[in-house]
Amino acid sequence: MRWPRADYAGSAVDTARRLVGAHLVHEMPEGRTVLRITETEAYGGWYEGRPDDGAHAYRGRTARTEVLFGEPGHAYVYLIYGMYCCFNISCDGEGTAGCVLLRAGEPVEGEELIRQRRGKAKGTALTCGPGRLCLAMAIDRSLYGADLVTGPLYVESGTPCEIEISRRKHIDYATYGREFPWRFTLKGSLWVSR
DNA sequence: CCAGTGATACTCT
DNA sequence: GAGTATCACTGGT
Repeated sequence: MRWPRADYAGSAVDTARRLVGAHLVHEMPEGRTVLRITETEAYGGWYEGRPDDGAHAYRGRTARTEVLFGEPGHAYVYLIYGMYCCFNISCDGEGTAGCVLLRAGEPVEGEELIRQRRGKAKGTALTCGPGRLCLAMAIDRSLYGADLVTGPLYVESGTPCEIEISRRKHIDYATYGREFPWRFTLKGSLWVSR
């Protein structure tokens, strides 16, 4: 079942936890691809009285982060290092800039199409890593702001699973945020980023 | 290990 | 408006 708006209305941490084990679906003319989400990170808000200075919205509303301040359940896609995209889902209430970064997944459907999109990629490099996940699922900046409740890109409920908690990756620049235990992975899965 | 790549958000004028 | 440091990454040595 496709997630309704209400499923994105909770905090970033809560939504990030619940997204692990759920399915990410993209329906396109060339075919349907589905990943089981294995790794997420929460961004925005506070942890133990400290603000998340690792979040893009930390310094307030800008053209890029605009979608994060709106209705939950929309795609926040941005270009990183001039070449790759990162895909986030906005959550929490309007005016609160919470989001969840999808970092990895395991192919469930459309693996042939995914392999076609990923060229020479071997093993878990097929879909693990935020940039790779976007390449595998054909997610680019044209999907910025897309509504996951009504559009061709959306989340479906998966099967219940156990979750492991760790620190977020590659945000050493954040004074407070680097410490937050806001990365969630599917317990025992090999389909996670490095 | 490290180069590639360009939008973004700053800082000055 | 112009200049520039930085980046929630990846693929090939």
